[in-house]
Amino acid sequence: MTKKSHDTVRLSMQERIETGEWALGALIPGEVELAAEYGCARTTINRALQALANNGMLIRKRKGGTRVCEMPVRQAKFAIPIVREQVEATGNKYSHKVLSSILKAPPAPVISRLNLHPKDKAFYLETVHLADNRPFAYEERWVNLKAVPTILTAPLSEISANEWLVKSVPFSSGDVVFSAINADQKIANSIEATLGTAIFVVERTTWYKKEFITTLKLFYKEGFQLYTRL
Amino acid sequence: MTKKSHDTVRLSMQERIETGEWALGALIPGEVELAAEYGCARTTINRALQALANNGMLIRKRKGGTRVCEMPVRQAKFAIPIVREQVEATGNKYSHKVLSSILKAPPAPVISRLNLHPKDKAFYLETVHLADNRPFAYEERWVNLKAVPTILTAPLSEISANEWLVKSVPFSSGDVVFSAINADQKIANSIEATLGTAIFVVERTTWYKKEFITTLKLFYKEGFQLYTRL
DNA sequence: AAATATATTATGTGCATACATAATAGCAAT
DNA sequence: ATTGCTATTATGTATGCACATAATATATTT
Repeated sequence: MTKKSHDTVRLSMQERIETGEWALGALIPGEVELAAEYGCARTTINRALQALANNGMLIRKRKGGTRVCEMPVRQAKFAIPIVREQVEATGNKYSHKVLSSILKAPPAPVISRLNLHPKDKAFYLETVHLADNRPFAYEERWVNLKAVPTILTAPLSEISANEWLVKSVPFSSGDVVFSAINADQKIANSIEATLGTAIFVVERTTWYKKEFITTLKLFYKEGFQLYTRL
Repeated sequence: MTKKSHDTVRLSMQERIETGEWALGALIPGEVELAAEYGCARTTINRALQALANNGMLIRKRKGGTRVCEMPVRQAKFAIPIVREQVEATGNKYSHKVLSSILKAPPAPVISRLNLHPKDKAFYLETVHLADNRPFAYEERWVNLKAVPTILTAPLSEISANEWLVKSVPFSSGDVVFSAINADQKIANSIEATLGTAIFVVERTTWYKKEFITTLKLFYKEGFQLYTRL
């Protein structure tokens, strides 16, 4: 009992929420009261309550007190998919092959997504990711050279553009869109799928401090599943 | 300077990581040293560092000190999709229609997923979610009656099973799988799609304290996209 | 009654202090 | 060299205290 009291308190409170002792939307006792009940300092209670509030289980207001969140929004966290790890997680050997890499003017949607001027060129890469030498995913990527000019000299046949960028611009932010499309001829060829097969698609755009780095589409081989836990 | 110092400190440190002043994998100064540098108490530094560690940017070890995470895993958070909110977010009016609801013995995969005995029956629901009276998603759901017997008396034509369950078993946990399939005849009919169209699928299983509540598959109308931010 | 000022209250934050704990480094004994 | 003890060190946790801040309730004024 002499250890990790804030943890114990937090878990206890979480249970009180989950069991409904503290009902949805209900006002729970104040910090001082809880401190007395649990026999610890208000600081400790505060820490536990803030953690639960971060978690979305509680909503806290000055003076108004703390209440259980009315519309509980469970949020899932998942790691941004790095293809090599996805492959290795299945126990297969990862490799990749660069199909093409050229400098050219991107189409309009990419220009706007990377915030480029209409005449700017960008670096375009087509890559196939392989699991035990069989196609796993096909990637189309645009890189903003103004942000990462050094990628032109990167050894992209050894290290994938994805990983090279992660190491060069480590803590960028971005957005991700998941969707499903029917394979067109190009995709079908790249991952050895039948024309029209349902393909899981991930589009990702990343930037670093308002400067856009890269945007890409990943087309996964049929049967691919993305797993997450809440 | 008299306000939210832990916040300021945290943001400052985050910047030092992002700009590479504290490089990937590098050991950063100890708490006392940082406290001296920032001119605040060690407690405040500790709070900021712990927040960044929670975020996955730092890795902390007793004695070993704190270092920048070598393999930065950006993690996305997203709210577990509640169909009604997805529809309303697009500015459309939500409604739903229950196609069928019966008590019957589930197929083997569902039995194992819901941890049922082979002869147990479960509650099976087919629902279509509508946006402005046009199909938006088709849902197949199994509910474990041992866990939530009262669902049999719930007014499921007014409130969707999803929302009813969220309110009854508010803080359950679960897992989610995303994938893509080609529409079969049943799905195609339900959401007015063409046979073979690529369909975005979400499978979700939720439980509460080791007891399984429900498992469901959601088939979204073609063109659906799930958006997330890192 | 409506508008304004004031007191009250619950949470938010920062600090100094004390002790706990895990992991390492260094030393000693075999 | 290997093993095992011990000291050191950086982080982890808990507490008491003081003051800040936001939101509400109450009293006061017009």
